[in-house]
Amino acid sequence: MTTPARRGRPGHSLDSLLTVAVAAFNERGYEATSMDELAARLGLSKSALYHHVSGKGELLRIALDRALDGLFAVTREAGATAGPAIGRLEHVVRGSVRVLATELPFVTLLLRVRGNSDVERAALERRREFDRIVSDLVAAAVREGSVRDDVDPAVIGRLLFGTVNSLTEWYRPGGPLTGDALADALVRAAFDGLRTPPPGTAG
Amino acid sequence: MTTPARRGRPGHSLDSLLTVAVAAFNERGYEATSMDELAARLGLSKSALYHHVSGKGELLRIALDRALDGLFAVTREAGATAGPAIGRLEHVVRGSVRVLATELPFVTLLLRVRGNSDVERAALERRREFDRIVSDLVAAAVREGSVRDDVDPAVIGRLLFGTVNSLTEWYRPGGPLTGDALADALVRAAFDGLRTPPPGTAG
DNA sequence: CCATTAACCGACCACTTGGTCGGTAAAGTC
DNA sequence: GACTTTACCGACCAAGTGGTCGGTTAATGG
Repeated sequence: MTTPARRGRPGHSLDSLLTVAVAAFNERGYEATSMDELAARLGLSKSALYHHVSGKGELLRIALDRALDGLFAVTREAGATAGPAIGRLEHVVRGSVRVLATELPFVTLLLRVRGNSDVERAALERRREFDRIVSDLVAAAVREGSVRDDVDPAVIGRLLFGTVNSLTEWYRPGGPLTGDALADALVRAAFDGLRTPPPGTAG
Repeated sequence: MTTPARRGRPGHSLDSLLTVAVAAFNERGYEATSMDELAARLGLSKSALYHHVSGKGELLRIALDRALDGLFAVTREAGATAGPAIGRLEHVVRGSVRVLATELPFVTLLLRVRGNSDVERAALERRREFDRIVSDLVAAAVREGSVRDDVDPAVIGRLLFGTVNSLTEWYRPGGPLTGDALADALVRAAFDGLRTPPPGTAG
């Protein structure tokens, strides 16, 4: 599984470009990050950067697709398509936290997109599709009687994934909190509430 | 209570400038919004804009302070300083939702700040101070036994206010959901969980 | 050694950016 | 009607923007 001996002069891979670019986008904001600065961070000239990539927009597009592909993959896993709706919902929540923790910079970037360009609007459209899947899952869980019906299901879905998405604001892998522990804490707090559970309640 | 007859030629008030500027910042992003575009939206020349305001940064500073002042005011209200910690926490959550609904554009802008300038860094510092107050409140509620102790209090606080802050992503006043109803739904979901409550549980 | 492939660079370009400056237009005060 | 105060404008500027172009350098394959 060593590098398969590419032709030509060796240099940066698309992946190493992406890592640096997405980090810069998240630190300074996409619009506020210039191609000159990206080049400087990579230790190469701006024109060399354009050899790898057609423009700033393409960097953004690839990064956003990476986050979105990860999230949609979760919705196609077995745990998300079979069994009671509440279980499928929990699976999607845990899976989303896992993707968020694994691909943190990419998901962070995705959640900051505002629709300023075609690339951003396409990403927003895919996000809305994901939200629709979640919303349907919550509605099914309400119908099956496992999720409270005194709050609008659409609102429940938004609060739940608002909580998940807000993790990008503070969670940093490598600290004491692993992705799994984070998912546990979130699922417990969101599904069972942050009040002290009454005695005799199973975990 | 009519306008108190100002001297000189009448024109835009600072408040009308702010409203338009913050709306533009939220739509396109602060960095991506040019002074030329602000001037166009206001029906003014760019140089006239500079008559009212010392620069783009000042517009941002005033807007961010407005959001922060509202949030800190909540933490000084009676309900946030007296009584059991769980009640004070709920008061701060409800108050934050109220401020968020009332000053939505300003709070939205605040939550997107990344620290790219002195103005932004100062706002971030005040936000951290607010987070500290919340974190202390959660810790007190855990000590008093009213909030679950099987999840790190700091994490609880972040999840809780992550949920509150995520409201800026979708809540729009003027729709069917009032600010109070929103606060009710959020408090219920966050404190008691989104699972169907067991029978015989008081609301 | 030589062709091919890929990575890279410096100089350049049209355009936009935040911000300045000297002057004008409209209101209130006396 | 003179004076002051405030609002406003067009023209301008240095610096930075995303992107282009023609050429060079370093690796592999034969």
